[in-house]
Amino acid sequence: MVENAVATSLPDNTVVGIILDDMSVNVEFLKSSAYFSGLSPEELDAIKGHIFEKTAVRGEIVLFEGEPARDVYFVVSGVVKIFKTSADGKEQILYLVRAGDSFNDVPVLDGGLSLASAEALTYVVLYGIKKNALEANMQEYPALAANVTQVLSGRIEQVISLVEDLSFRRVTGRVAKILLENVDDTHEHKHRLTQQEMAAMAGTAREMIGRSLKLLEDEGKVRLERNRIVITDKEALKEVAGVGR
Amino acid sequence: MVENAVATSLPDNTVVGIILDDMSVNVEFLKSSAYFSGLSPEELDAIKGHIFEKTAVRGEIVLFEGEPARDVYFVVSGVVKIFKTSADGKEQILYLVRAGDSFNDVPVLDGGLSLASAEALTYVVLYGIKKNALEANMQEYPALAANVTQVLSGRIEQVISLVEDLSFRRVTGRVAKILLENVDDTHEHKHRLTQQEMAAMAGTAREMIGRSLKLLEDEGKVRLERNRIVITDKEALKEVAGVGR
DNA sequence: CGCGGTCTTAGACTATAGTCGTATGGAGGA
DNA sequence: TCCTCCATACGACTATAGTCTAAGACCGCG
Repeated sequence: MVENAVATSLPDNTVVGIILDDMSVNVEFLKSSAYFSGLSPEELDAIKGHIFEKTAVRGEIVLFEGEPARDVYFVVSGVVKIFKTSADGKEQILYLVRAGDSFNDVPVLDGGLSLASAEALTYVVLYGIKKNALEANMQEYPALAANVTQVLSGRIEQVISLVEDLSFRRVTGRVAKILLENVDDTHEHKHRLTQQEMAAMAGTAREMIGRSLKLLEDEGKVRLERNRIVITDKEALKEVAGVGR
Repeated sequence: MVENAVATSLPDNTVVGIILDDMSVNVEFLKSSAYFSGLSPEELDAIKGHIFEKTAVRGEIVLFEGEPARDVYFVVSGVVKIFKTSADGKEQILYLVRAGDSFNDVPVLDGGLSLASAEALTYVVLYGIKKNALEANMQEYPALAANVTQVLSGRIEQVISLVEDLSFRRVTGRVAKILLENVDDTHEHKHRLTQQEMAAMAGTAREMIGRSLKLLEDEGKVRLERNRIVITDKEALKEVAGVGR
């Protein structure tokens, strides 16, 4: 997929990635994403010409909070964390973005600065589309505009859910919820989170995560193995996540 | 404005309000709202036919969390609080909605249940538009769809800001921020908030608000009068709100 | 004018979360 | 292989927030 890509610089002279040959953009991926699902082949064709690819390794910052927002990104593979940083250095993860999801769309759409930073938690492959191209396509294709409305609505629900967590649940409850959402039934993490990362998701200190995990283990709800966490009593964990203790 | 209104029941046989004569819908109000600004007279004319009016007195619940979302509302005058309630009865206000703002749009647009409840904090006049009518208009008028995108983006920023408050700021900082946003320079509240309401906004207990206000008063940043709060040192208050203590 | 409800103030106590210091183990680079 | 760096673990202490109790002020209503 990368072999027939052509490196190039974009109109504004910033090299942000690689403009792909039409053939190398994965149209199946586009169709499966919330932004482009339900679009006609012609529409997809037009859009695909504006997509560029970008990759990042673990730890690489893809976007800085406060920068002008230039492109919307779609995660093709890997995991990206979207987070805010406080004046005194505390980090709050707003959401983890996985294959099919987009980020940086809000500030691009309303013409402002990026609201949060984005960092790759794994090696990631991204598709990007520039602000102008997206806006033009949205005007051209009402179906795209309708999809965007859906995506934004979903995002609001997601953030409101975070507000609920922070306001209603205690740390142990938040940790339980994080485990339920990030540890696979196959006893595999979707992506192994460090306690540091979980702390940033739960809006608490790293030590609290350790204590909460210990507590959940003592209560027989999870088992802490060398390098992963196994959920042993999902129902009990759900209860902890539900109420908040 | 009300004299020439006609009481009627809507297609689904639920009386949700009053369908207004064309003449009685305040077009100037529509033009000034984020949803309908920049629309052509013809577009406004078409939309205006779908607007109905509804009023509520202080304390009246306009929407219940969990109900199917049927209409989007616009506040013409007064203040509405949008809030979530936890299992154990704690209340978290997501935002206060004032003249020109809308609410319940997210669940209407994505076809789900209302995410939060809405209660009138004062006597309020609302304009409403039914889900079907809004959707039809959005398909018909791209300018409306574009406006909706803007509104949703703004809402996300608002909720993210709440997440920041909950995660980064301590109660006193949140209280300072609430005061800055809700006490007018003319030394008048936009709407006098009770400590209970402030507590629900800050995600804390009522007593904490009292203590925080006392602390701010002792530090000479505000003055607590019989029935209102006066900001005496705005800069100092901003500092408290900014950092978080 | 008196009554009941709501809002407010205050103090003491408890629970929860955050911070600090230190120690251990593992993974990856020199 | 050795040596860091990073993640984890754990205990002690502090800070912050939440809870409970009681009582006084204010408001609207009858």
